[in-house]
Amino acid sequence: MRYAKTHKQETRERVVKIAAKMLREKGPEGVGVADVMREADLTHGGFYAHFPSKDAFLTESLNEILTQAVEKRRELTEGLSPREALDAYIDYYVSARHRDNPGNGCPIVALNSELPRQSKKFRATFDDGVKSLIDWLAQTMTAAGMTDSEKHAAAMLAAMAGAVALSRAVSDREFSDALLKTTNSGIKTQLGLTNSSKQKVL
Amino acid sequence: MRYAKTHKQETRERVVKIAAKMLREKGPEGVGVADVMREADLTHGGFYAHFPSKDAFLTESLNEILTQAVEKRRELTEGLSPREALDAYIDYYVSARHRDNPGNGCPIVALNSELPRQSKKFRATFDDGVKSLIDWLAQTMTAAGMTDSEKHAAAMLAAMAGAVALSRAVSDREFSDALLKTTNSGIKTQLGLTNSSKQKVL
DNA sequence: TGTACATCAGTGAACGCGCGTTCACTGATGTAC
DNA sequence: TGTACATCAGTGAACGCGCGTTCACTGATGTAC
Repeated sequence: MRYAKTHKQETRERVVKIAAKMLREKGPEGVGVADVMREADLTHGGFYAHFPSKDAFLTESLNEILTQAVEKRRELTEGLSPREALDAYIDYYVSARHRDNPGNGCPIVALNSELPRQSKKFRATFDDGVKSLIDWLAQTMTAAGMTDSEKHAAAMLAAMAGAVALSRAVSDREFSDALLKTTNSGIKTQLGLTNSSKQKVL
Repeated sequence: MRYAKTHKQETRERVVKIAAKMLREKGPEGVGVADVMREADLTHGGFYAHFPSKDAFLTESLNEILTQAVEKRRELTEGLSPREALDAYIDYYVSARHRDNPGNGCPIVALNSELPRQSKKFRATFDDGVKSLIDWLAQTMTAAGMTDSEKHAAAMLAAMAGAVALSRAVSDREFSDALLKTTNSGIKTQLGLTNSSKQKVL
């Protein structure tokens, strides 16, 4: 079976996209080489024709996640004013939907506690993603007329990620819902968004 | 070698204490039966004379962590006024010291993203711990004259845990330090603690 | 008082299993002549 | 135009390893007689 010139590259991208989802659902140790390949209708033997090692593969998958996240952010806030953009992003992030779909969500929430044990390259990629998101938040906050945006953006992101992570961690659904709701409105209050945009919390 | 009547129980407790630390340092999958036993100067074969399975053992270790955490909280805030107690707890929790000592720290921070994949019993125990801590926070906040304490306590804990987790996750030390500092003072400002107690942030 | 036996915490070899990784091979198709 | 060969994405068996778990055994000591 001879393939088109783009075939191998397409397979590679397909496999990486599968892993990008699995990585957030099952964590780095939960992503099995054979699992990923099976999901792509391939056998595990072919894996090493595409990637030098599982670790390099995971790093590439994280990169894919970051690319998707930037794109998502752009879609969400396109054409909105800075205040509206922040409001929309908070609603997207601190929500039951985000909690219930880790495979398509933020890697900070999904990988939080496992990061200290990952490889240097993986962690460096993670750092890039975190900084990129904080930069965007800070710039948007500054554009919305807020002060000390850089500092506050980092703490705000940590608070949002912590809330979604905890909402996933606990089994009590009612508590989980309440936590998201309180955090959503709490963050907006801190940013002074509550009176200027329609409230559609959760 | 015949042992004292308390010997087996002592061994068991020693093993559980070792696991309580290891669980927070390496995560549930990172705790190996052989590792824990070796650390206790025993061979892995004896493990099942004490525990029915690794999973039951992990749950018991988490219980030990929670017991230690309650004790720590008591020590930290003994004899303090509600406002002072909150201030002291925030300083303890959102700190470089907590970040750098996961083995003795809060399990929410250490296990955050891995919890959705744990057993039902393990998660139930985790829930108990989270609720116990939030109850204490809420009660202390109410005693300090704050309103809506229950709701705010949960969001506040999530924000603190999220900040410490993210401070561990990133490789950039400077960023990590700044995040802790901002979160520490941010939380205190939200609680209205900043003007009433000496500031010794980090 | 001395000897045979019961007890039982801990030992260490072995098991089945899943994992990441390797590698000789396959087989459909484009290319050379 | 037809045939032999090169290409190469993907196959599938095999590997070494670490893991949780099992189990027959050890050996020091308390107890029974």
